[in-house]
Amino acid sequence: MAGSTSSEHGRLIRKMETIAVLTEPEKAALAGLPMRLKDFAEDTDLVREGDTPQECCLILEGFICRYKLLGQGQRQIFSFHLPGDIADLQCLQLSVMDHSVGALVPGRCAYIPHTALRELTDRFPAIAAAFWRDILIDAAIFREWLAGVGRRTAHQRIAHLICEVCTRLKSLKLIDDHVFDLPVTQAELGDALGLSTVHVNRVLQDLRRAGLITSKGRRLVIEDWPKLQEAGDFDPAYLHLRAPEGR
Amino acid sequence: MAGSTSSEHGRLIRKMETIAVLTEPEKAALAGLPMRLKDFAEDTDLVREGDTPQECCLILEGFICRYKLLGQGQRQIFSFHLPGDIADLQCLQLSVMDHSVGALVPGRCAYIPHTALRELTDRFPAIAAAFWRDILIDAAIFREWLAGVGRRTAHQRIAHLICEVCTRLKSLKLIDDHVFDLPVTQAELGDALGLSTVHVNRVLQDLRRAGLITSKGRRLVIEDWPKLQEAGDFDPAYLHLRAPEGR
DNA sequence: AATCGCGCCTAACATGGGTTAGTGTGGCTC
DNA sequence: GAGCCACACTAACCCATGTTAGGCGCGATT
Repeated sequence: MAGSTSSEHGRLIRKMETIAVLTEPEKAALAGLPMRLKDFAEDTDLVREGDTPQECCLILEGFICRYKLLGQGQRQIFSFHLPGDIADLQCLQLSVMDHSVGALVPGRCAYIPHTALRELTDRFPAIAAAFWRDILIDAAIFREWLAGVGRRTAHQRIAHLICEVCTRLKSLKLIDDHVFDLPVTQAELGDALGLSTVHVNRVLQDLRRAGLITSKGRRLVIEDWPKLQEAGDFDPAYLHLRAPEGR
Repeated sequence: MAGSTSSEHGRLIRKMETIAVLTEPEKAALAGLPMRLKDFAEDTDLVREGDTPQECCLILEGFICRYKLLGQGQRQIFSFHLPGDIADLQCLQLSVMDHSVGALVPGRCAYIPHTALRELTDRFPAIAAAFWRDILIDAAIFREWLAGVGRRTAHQRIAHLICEVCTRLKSLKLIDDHVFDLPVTQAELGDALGLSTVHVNRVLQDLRRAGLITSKGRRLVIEDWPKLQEAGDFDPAYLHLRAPEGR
């Protein structure tokens, strides 16, 4: 076991390396984290508002969102998460979840006990700093979405989101071109962007007609990155990636 | 000097106590932080997008906001900050600011060197945890605003914001009833809530007509807290206050 | 191969909130 | 005390987006 790193732990390490430089002992410590693996189906809640979890949930495969249900049965999605993300890192400090974490497609995750994570952050300040950094980037993404929903048009918001997902996938080395799966229904896009399903549909068609994107099923192709970036007023600075992506 | 605590440091300690329990040595350490005081005028930027500050900015007096200017000259305000808040705590981990911090009214702040804060968090893990917690609460507020701008009506958003500010002021013991200053123009409210100035005005009048609030100048009185809370779909859970406020 | 359900798509209509273009007023400056 | 400026407020009009109500196609189930 020692010396080798499972693919599960590799996911986590690769993600951490997008936000911080890790030494070998730090990587080894991450690789030694205990994990309880779990497969999950579509539309499952991994963590629920009001819960006080004792484990954190590392995404290994799938596409995850954080969301909250509002008074009138509406839903707001706050963020999407990709493999390597720990979606509920915050509950290390805030015991009660103020929102839920849900799966949009079937996938796999690993539950890591808080105790193990606390021990890790106590022993390796650099890892604590990286987690802290991760949470701050999380917050930066919320701010960017807030700016979008508050002040950008529907066209800008959708273009922006597509740029963001593509940039993050590239930084995780899960893709290396402008082709990827966006396994999200138009209704879910609407819940993320504060739009109705109907309007999401209208706008997507506009973007296709304008030649900025194409899509077959959930597979999405960005045909004209510069124009899409411009249409979305997208500047990746807020993602605070170590190596500037884009192109 | 030893044994006494300046009112500047007191502000910070009182704020920290709303999010964590502090021991005497921890309080003493906070009270010993070096501070460079500065008065500022209305509409000043305390920190600007793109900056890489070497100090954090503790608010002592005034009303501060964090904001970003978008491509088309529009502005989105992300949060308001009250005395005791460190508005740019995040730059301890993310060196480049991805947004600005601006004063809405004249006030006073204290700049604290990053080095002193790092030393403090190294020596006192509980303080590091409290900072971490503060940042997470910050993010929780962003999420709540995102939910508002994305899915709530203008009336709900405005009522919600008024409830939030009042609740936070109470938790800081800056007020103890439902009367407070909201030193913010209607245009600024609009920038925070994703609304036009005209519409903010319309809605405020509606709330007054409905007997939920009154206001003379910037002084605002919540006349009917339960109804306002309901109108705003306000649940203070997301503020993660140690002692549940509200009423 | 019929049925079901879900997600994409469309059309017609409704409306919340934006835009533009002001008026009114109180506090400040000179 | 005249002038100015910032801000609250108003009115008329407009449009981006929401709502309602479906149709269509495809994969899964039987």
